[in-house]
Amino acid sequence: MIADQLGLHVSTVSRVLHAKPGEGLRAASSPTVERVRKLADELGYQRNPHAMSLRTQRSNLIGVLVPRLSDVVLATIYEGIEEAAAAQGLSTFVTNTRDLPDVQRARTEMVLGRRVDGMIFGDAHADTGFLDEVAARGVPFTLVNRRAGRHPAVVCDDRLGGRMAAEHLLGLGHEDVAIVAGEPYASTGIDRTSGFVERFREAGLPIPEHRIVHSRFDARGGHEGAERLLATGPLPSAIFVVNDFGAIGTIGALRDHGLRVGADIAVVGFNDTPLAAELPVPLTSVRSPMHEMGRRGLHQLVRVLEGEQGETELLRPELIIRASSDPELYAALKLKRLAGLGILDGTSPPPGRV
Amino acid sequence: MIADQLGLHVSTVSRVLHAKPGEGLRAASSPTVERVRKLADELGYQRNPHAMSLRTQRSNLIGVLVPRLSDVVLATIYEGIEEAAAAQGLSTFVTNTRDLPDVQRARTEMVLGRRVDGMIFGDAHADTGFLDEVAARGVPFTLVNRRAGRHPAVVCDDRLGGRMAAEHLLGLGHEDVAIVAGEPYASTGIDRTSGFVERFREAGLPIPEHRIVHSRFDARGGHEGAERLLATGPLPSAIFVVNDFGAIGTIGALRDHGLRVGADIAVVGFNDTPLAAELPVPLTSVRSPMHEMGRRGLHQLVRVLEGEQGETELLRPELIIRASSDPELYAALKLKRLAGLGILDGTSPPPGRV
DNA sequence: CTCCGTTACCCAAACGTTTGCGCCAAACGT
DNA sequence: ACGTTTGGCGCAAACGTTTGGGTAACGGAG
Repeated sequence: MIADQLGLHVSTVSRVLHAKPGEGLRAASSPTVERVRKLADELGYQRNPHAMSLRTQRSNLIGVLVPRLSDVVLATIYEGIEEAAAAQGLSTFVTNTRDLPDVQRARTEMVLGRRVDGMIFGDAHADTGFLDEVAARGVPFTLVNRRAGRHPAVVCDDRLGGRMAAEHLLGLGHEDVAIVAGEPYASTGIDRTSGFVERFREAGLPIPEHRIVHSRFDARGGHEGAERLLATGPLPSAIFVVNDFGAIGTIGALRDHGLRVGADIAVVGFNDTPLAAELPVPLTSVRSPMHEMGRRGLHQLVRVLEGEQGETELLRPELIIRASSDPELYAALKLKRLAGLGILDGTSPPPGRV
Repeated sequence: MIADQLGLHVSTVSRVLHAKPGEGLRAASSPTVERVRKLADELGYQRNPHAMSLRTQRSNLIGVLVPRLSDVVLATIYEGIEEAAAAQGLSTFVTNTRDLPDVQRARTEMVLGRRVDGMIFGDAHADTGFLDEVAARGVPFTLVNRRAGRHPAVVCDDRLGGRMAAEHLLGLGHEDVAIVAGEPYASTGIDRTSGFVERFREAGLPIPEHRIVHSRFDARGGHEGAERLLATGPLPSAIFVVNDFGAIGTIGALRDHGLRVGADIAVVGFNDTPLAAELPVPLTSVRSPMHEMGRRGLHQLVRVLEGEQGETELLRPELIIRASSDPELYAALKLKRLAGLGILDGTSPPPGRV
């Protein structure tokens, strides 16, 4: 079409328009190149990706599987993936699997049916059967968020994160602690828990089995997990919840039991999602570089696509201490509240109408 | 390939494999059909979507633009879209625009370059210039989440939702209220605010300009919005925040000022995201059917693609009353806390160590 | 026996690229 | 002046489908 108008052959035009810098040498004479370029953007020409994919057997498409996009952690990781992909001229399909093996299988087939060049799994299960199959089929992929087996992955150093949380609580003198450990098939929960447990064991304070409960990763799950914890045995002095949403649910459960987070019991979450800081009692949380994880995950995949060997990356977590676990910060919060009520400075309280 | 092995022509095989129920009559004899089907799934044959798209000029691809996927509202809407799309054999590209007009433009071109069949915008701005252009180019699309101009959209009845919030607060005797109204270009914030304002005006209590502040939709934005509100004039007795995340930020700001939500001041949010119920003081919120909105948005688009005229749908919101605005529920919460502390039943308080 | 309708296929073009090969002419070396 | 290189481009096949238009064989009706 654009070739006809210029009396050139389509192959010439193709070379002019799509030759990569390095190999454009034998393309065409500079006047021709100019003419082609000019007409191309006059006509608003856009290469047809289907024709290209058909011919080259490369789609520049990446399939991404996550448990749930409505989990802000996965959504943020995906944002990182998508951003990096766009920068590389790649497009991404993302889809929810709800952590259900059947759905994982079905969606993987679906995505592969779309002829993606590679995949990124954010929903790996510790049981690696499925991923081994995928790998055996020669599908290039990397993992993010959760690791599994020896497959290349970009994850937070969850074990270290767990240790940091433990270190913090140990420093505050906690001896009887409990864990809401998330789903038993997720390396995130597993590693965070084991790091935490490990550190306490090293301190001579092994954490008994019944102090560890599993639960879903959403707020509801954290709520239920905490309920089970509260139903058995005496109240622990602190609870480590392996993700912030779970922590929020846990806080809800504690509230239902009339417990004040930060005063009656300490809570530490994981991920440092944007909400953590805004909670009525700000939540101590281990920050994981979610966005960065997505970006690196994609880059890792690109490398794998280029034939390199993927290798697992551990990203460094960071402990953010807030009032939910820190007595001093909690006291400061209290003080502010009293000030707000005018109790400390003698002014009258604001007109509470509720 | 599969044709060769059977000594059939590729066109015959194509007809056998891909004929839709209604038009499969002239396909082939039943023994042939059997043979083809059998070999097809022995070989794990999958139709090449690129070849198909190239030939038919239809990609079965939908492009979706949202402000941010890490906003749980948009993520949930997208989940609805994706679910419905998958059920229809469609795939979706989703991408963040961060509500930046330049990015919206760039990403739209990008998505269109992928030859999608249609688009869904979750990030429409009230200024319809851009969407008008897209429509003029003949791109089929629908809006979700936010409406704009006369373009077909599937949204929550936000005005009604605002009225519900107002009704609720009026019923509780609030007379001096304020609004954190979100971004000024988003119909969600605009409509929710105007419904709320309208209802108060009808009650003879017009809300003055300075009681309405705009802000970003994330927690940080809600925090800042509330700060500005608190900086000017006397404390209102209630604050309506047009989205839950903003409400959480607002609650954070109130906390910083030593105010107790539910006691010193009432807060009402919007969307009823899963966190609302789990907050230390559960948040009253107007529930919007986010998932359903996504599903319907996709169906609407499918109809548009089939040549029908799209028409805007308003989904019904529902008010969920919780302790952040309801004195009785708040009192009950208080009571529970006291019980938990053992003050009411004479048992000793749990061992608070923090 | 002819004619027609039906059944069960095949044929070939087309969708828009990419890419190895080859051709022509001009430039270059000797 | 005569090979040889090389720059500039055309040729054509191929990627895997879809689809309108055949055609051959067959059966039955007249």
